Amino acid sequence: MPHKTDHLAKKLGTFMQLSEQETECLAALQRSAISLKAGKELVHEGQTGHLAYILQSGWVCSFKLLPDGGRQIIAFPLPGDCVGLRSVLLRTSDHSFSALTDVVVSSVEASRMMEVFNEFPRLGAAILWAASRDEAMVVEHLVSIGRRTAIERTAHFFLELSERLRLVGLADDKEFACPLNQYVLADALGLSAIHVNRVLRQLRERKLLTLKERMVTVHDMRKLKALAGFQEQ
Amino acid sequence: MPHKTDHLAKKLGTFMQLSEQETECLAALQRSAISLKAGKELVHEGQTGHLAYILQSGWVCSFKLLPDGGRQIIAFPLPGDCVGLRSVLLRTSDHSFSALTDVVVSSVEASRMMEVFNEFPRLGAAILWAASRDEAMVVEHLVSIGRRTAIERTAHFFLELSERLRLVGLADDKEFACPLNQYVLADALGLSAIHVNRVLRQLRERKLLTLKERMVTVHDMRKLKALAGFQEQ
DNA sequence: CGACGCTTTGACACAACTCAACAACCGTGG
DNA sequence: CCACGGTTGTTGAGTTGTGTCAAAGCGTCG
Repeated sequence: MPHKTDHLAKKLGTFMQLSEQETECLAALQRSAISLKAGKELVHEGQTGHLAYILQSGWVCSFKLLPDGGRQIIAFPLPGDCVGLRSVLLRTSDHSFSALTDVVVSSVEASRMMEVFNEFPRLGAAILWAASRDEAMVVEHLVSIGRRTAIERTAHFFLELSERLRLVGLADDKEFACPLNQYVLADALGLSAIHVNRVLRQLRERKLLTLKERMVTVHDMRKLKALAGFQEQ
Repeated sequence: MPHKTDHLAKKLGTFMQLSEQETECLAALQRSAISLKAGKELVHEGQTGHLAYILQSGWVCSFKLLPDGGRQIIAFPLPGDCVGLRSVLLRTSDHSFSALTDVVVSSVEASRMMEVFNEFPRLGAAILWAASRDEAMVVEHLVSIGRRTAIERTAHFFLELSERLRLVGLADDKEFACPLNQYVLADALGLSAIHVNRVLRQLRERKLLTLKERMVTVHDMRKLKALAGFQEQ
């Protein structure tokens, strides 16, 4: 699909110059296009994972369920991100994925992925780099939940989301579309949905940030970053 | 060092059969042996990371500091685990490491690591697998802090630690040595040190687990797993 | 129109934090 | 030898942040 942006190639390209063969290999990996309706699940926890997915468009979240029915959202992959890559390597999936909007993904078989590692070692390193980058985000998330208050954590979350979206051209300086409702935010931030509501009200009343009609608007970036203890990298 | 266990080779060996050359390559990576005193730091956050380390013996923790002085411990790497591998790939270190006891590590240069990926693509995949396994632990940690109560979280932490230590032969069914004090536990579990003390008291009074004189003793594994919602993999 | 998904608000309960003090243990140096 | 400070663990009292329960408002869509 030469007429479409290859988000994955763009991302890996920031790590190293890609050769023509490598670019073609990535394109080939993403030939398939599977559409999923909002609410559909991609992988079930515990299920053996033969497939990884590359997100092309839409919003998904990865999460784990607890025995008591609680849910913790781990991450919100964006277009160009790999989903379920770890399942392929560990040979057993350890979390589930849920489509939050209608999405398009490409699926990649585990065996094909291993072939790529053998055939294009540099691509393997680049994919490892991307995986490391994702893990760094999970770590930041862990720090947020472990050591930041609800409002700091929420502010930090939106700041990080804003930066990631800007990198793929889905956000401008002041605002971006964000289809996450308060229940989803709660499961991501380790809070109750009701408390998320209270925190959002505080952010609104302090004139820092507003979430309204699936749209996030940042009113005062400087103060918001100060509140969140947000570090640019 | 043929007279010493190669923890790293043992670990990667559970992922795939290693050839003689691959085993030798791993051994060569670990020829250097650097001793560090308890309390020393391995990598500073923000510092450019040219070196990764492979832990040979002792206890370390990886952590991030917050602007307000708070600390969140991310993980406790055990012998055979790589430390700072992500710094090498991201080319900028994103957390720090601290030696909790006297430790021995081997250092590996970033460039050497990349050579290995090119020369032994299968080793690259195995290292990616190990990194994925570590990330799965971080994810489990995230779930704990986000969605488990203090006592569930603490119980879960010790159960996971126990399993990991048993894999490398450093724990038996009932007990294991654990040099972590209550301040360190607090920073790992996202609690205050004082609350850790209260939680440990509860675990003791319920006759589930005791931490005394740097030794963890499990009194009732079944009940402890039930409390923690602990899933074997 | 009613049903449903999502948001908002209030009252109350409880988990976890903070502050303050003390106890036990260690190695060190007078 | 004992006094000493430093580190770690223990406990109580009071505060605060966040969760729970209950109810109502508001769009949208069938």
